[in-house]
Amino acid sequence: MGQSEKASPAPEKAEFTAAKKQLDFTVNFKASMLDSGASFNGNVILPEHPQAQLQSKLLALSQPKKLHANASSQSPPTVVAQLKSPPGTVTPVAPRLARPVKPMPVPRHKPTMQPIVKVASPKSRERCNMEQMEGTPKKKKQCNCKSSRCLKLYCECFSSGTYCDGCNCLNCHNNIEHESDRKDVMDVIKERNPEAFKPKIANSPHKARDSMVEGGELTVERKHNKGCNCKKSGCLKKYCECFQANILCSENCKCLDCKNFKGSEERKALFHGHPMNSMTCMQQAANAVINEAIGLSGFGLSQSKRNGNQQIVFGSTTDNQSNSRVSQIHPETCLTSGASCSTSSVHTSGPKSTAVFRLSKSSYRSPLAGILQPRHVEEFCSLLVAVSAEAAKSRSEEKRTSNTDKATLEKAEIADIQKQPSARRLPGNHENGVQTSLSESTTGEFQNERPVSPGTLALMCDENDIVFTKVDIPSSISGSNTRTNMNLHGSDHVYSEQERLVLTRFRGFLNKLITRGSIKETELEQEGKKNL
DNA sequence: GAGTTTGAAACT
DNA sequence: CAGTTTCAAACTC
Repeated sequence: MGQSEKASPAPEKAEFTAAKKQLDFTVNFKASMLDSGASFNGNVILPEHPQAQLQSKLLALSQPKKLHANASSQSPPTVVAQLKSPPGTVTPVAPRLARPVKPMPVPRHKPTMQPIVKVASPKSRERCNMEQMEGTPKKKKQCNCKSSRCLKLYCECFSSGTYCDGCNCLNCHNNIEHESDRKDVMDVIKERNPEAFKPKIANSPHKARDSMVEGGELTVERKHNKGCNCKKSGCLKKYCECFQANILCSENCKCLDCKNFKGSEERKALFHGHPMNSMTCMQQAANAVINEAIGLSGFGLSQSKRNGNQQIVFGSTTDNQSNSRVSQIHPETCLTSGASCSTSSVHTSGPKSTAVFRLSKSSYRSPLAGILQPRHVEEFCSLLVAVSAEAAKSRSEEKRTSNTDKATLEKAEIADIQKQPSARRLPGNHENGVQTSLSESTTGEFQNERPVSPGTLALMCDENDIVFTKVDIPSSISGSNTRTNMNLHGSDHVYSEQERLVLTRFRGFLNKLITRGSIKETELEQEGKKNL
């Protein structure tokens, strides 16, 4: 560490004056903004900024000479710090005019990385976290520099040409208060490397992200200007600047054992293995149970070569790059492809590519992929609700017609139950016919299935199966005494009737699902054999 | 949250 | 320019 900067650089001269000017303008600017009714983000100017406060304290400790300024100098910078702007080279707007519209830096921080040392403004942090949760971070990351005073390229803020704003850094000099100091250092660095403050990636990371979303294909044109130099990370960790920027390594890179190239299986596996959102996880779990039920070993399923068929191969048309982008995958996409969110290692980037239809341990694909769609679940739930309501209605009517012969009533009810599948078909289009058929409970089918797993048994509420069996077989219910539920009256009876119908339908649904899965499995196996 | 690993930047 | 050190972020436990 040469630390040319370590000895506090002399020229801090007109710093206070500048800061004061800045303050004046700041106040005016804010006022004018408010007057004009422009929406003024409360995050822009915070009454107190912990960092600025701490910085002031640190400065007071380390540079007592600067404290000659009157007491008011303590608070002005606090406000000024909120309006720090990046240098003109980065932001066309006059640096001191408004809050810097910082170029999107390479995202780095984990949301949880928040040293206790300093607390960023709650507002800004909240905003930042929110944005990160959405997977579309818009605010620049905050650095945590401790020793560099944020005046070295180690500091992300500094290297991106922006002032630190709401960062967690210590003894920060990358602010308007130390502008001259900062400028000197920048000059030195520029002298050494004129490109030092230019974006490392040709296009902005924002654009990069967008390009990721759009079909998941990376725009290979975007390159790291300097290229990475990774040795151990395989360029598949965020240590790698290329990976971090969601771009592929290029000829500019000098990395070893690079796996961040188009067609890299490791890269894809990494991408697909990324934890999904909860809904997808649930879907995967459900599929796992269902697959277990139909006796499939999802692993080892041969993959289809139907490259264009996204229903079959998740991301088949993509060359997904980063796990960090997974959150942007539409849940339905994952759902449609079944459990393949964690999966498909099929590479289909083109005939020239090193396309490999490889099965990895993470290469699991549900045979239900493409069959069970979110809307199916929705529709089925609606159906269950309808069935339940119908049951309740029936029981109410039954009560009213108390004169009716009990046995006759029950027969009618059973008839009604049996009619329901055809009478209340699932709404909407059912291209694959799953919904309609799913609503038809067929016990025979179920009996023909292979043994089910404990998980599936649980899912199917097997302990209630005795009741179902009795209900499902019309002959067994013609006698009113065989159905204990039917002997009940009042709300209990209604509830049990509702439950019975709902569970019956649900069982039918699962049975159909199992059948569909079996069929699909066979299809996939056959296709896989062909491909091999 | 502390400690380790990593790779860029800085330095020699 | 290559090797080493420093640094901050990413990562692991």
